[in-house]
Amino acid sequence: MTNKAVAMLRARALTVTVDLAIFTVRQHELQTLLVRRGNEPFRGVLALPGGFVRPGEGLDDAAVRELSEETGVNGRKLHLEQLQAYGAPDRDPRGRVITVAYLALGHGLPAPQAGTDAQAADWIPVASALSSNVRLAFDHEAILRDALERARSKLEYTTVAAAFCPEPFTVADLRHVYEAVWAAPLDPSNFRRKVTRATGFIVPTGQFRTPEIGRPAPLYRRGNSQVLFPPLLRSVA
Amino acid sequence: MTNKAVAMLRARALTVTVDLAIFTVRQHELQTLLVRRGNEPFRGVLALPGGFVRPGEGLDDAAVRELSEETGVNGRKLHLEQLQAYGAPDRDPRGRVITVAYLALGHGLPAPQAGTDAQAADWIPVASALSSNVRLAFDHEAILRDALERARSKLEYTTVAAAFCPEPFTVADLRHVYEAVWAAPLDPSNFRRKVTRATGFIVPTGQFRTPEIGRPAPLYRRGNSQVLFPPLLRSVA
DNA sequence: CATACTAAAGGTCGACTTGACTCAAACGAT
DNA sequence: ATCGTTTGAGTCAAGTCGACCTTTAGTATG
Repeated sequence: MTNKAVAMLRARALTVTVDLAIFTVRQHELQTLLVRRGNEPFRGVLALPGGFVRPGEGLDDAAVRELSEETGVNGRKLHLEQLQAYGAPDRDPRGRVITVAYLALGHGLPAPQAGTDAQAADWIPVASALSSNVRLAFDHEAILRDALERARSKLEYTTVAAAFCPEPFTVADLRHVYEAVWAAPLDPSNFRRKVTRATGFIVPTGQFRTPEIGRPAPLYRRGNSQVLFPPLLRSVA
Repeated sequence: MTNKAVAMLRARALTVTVDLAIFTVRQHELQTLLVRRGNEPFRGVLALPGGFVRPGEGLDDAAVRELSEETGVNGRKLHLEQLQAYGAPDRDPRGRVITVAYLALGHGLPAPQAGTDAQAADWIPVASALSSNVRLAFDHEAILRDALERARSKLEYTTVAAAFCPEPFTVADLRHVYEAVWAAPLDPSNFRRKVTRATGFIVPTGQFRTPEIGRPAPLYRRGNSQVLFPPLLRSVA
């Protein structure tokens, strides 16, 4: 398949790939999965996981497949949405390659397995990946920036943040997600007031979780609402 | 170019097109530009304007070019943004065609010119185009729905609505845009309060426009702000 | 057993925003 | 001068916001 794809590239035909910005929250920090490329171009450089769209394969299907191949996670069990297409003519030195970028949000994602095209893959803090001393292959830095901004704004007016939390979860778990993605602390009391007021965001299970220290926290499950009203706006600071 | 593209299609190679959902406000109504297809497939059926991405041509460049070809409007003078890619394997009966959809917002767009691939093109109310008794080619109805929803939500938290208004414009002009896109009436007084309070949305020119009847209205220009804070949320009704 | 510590949950407060509404101001037409 | 129409300013109650404080419920420690 790789040989055939490269042959198509060499023939100057137009090819389409999918690339994934996979986000998860670990240790109160937003992390993304990056692979170190094993082949030219950009051999040894960090890149978003991805690959060629196969003939007869839908874009979403290709994203699910790549997600499964790179992380071993069933892509239909976490939030996956298309970001947009990137198609600058010179974005890939091999020829004309248009990529469709996807945004994936998950929780407890396992340590990744090295794929066929990747020497190694690992979780890396998003702040590090976007810092000036890390270079990403192709236009993946721009894609990652767009994905981060999309994720941040999605948290404002949708309930996707719950996709980061393994069920059942506490209000504090949910708040840690917002704090990690927005990279800003939130007032625990005000946060709970807004989250519990919004209908269909979280529903109580009746169960409690007793932490090592502190008062036990009620456990919640995801509600059936996709949109969040009123929205949880980021502070203007 | 069309011959070459069709040849590529016949060879079962993967091709990429751009399709445009172009919105404008005419007679207090949101309208979109649709073409009646002159070629198979879907000959005689309404479709979004669009065409093949040329070799070495960027996606945005292709969208600008198609916009210019179909409407005669310089695409760089109005708001144009990518919606997303659509790539279901069976979305085009000719073979594997992935399309990148764009959303264009403009004002005073001229009567369109029939392109090479289109018998005729005309402005059609969006409500009619999405009604059950109008069928669109390919998956263009889904694309149009997504574009409408994108436009509606963009009005909430960005200042793109001003892109619909020829400069200079009045607050009422701007309000008519919101009313047309959201298909809901707005309170004139409350609308002006929010619009003038948001910094960088509109700036007064000092000029006035005297209508046929009623009090003269101050004229405004677009401000330099892209985001709208606080956002102008749609009512939950 | 009492106390300290921690986190959850709930309440208070002023400042601000919202939608619904009223009323004055500024024009043309009659 | 009066009317109709549109703009624009203001009012008011209800709600939301961030900031802050207090109470509650658990563990750990003396």
